[in-house]
Amino acid sequence: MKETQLLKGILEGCVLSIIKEQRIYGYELVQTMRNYGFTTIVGGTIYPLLQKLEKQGLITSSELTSPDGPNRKYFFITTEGEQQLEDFKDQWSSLIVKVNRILEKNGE
Amino acid sequence: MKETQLLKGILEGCVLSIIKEQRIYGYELVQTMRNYGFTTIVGGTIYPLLQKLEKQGLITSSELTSPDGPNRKYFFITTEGEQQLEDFKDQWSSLIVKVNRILEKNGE
DNA sequence: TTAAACTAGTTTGTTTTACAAACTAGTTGT
DNA sequence: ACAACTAGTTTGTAAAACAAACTAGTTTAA
Repeated sequence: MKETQLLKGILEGCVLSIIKEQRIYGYELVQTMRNYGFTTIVGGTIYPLLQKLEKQGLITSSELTSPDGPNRKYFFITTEGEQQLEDFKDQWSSLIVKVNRILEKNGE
Repeated sequence: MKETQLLKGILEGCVLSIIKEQRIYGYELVQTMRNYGFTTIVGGTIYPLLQKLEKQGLITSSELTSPDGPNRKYFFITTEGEQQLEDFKDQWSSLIVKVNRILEKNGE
């Protein structure tokens, strides 16, 4: 991911991190993101993002039946995805430093 | 600014903060952003952003002659712009908390 | 003196993000 | 049978950020 795309693509890193940490399907991921404070996140944002990540080979999926409704598509992170996540974490840390350096001049 | 737009609009907050803290013109702002670590920022990103902010009434401008080249357009933050900057700072803090809460589950 | 390099800002077109909104379809409860 | 919930897809749109090309003034060096 290019450094500048990070400004837009923060959701991507969050999704990769959640998928790495737990076996999860799309609908549940939307609820999880909302619980983490992204209260306005909707399926129309997450599902296309999951499709993009899978196409890029950063995650894989397998469909399993649900006891409560239609089939669930579970996602799993790949080795490439884990590498991408590490890159994201580095760039996220460095973004915080840069932005805070700019903002701190103000708050004093 | 909507919470979700923050994911894209981080540059906007940085630009407002820099303009508040110093009398600056567009070309100089590009250099300043680069010095702060946004090394790939170019005029094609900053100038349209400045035009948008001025149209929204968050900054004003006045053109002054330069000793070194064409006229410079200096920018100044408005009261509305300062309010917007405070909003941005609040949302930026809360974004850091949310994203870090997601990522920290991973790093352990 | 003219051409390169630098300063300063604008404009056009493109890709990508994120979203709203509408949709299909299965299951549960009333 | 109908609403509410679960689960995922698709279409169209607005905005962000950028690349690239452009105009135009000034300075420096060949």
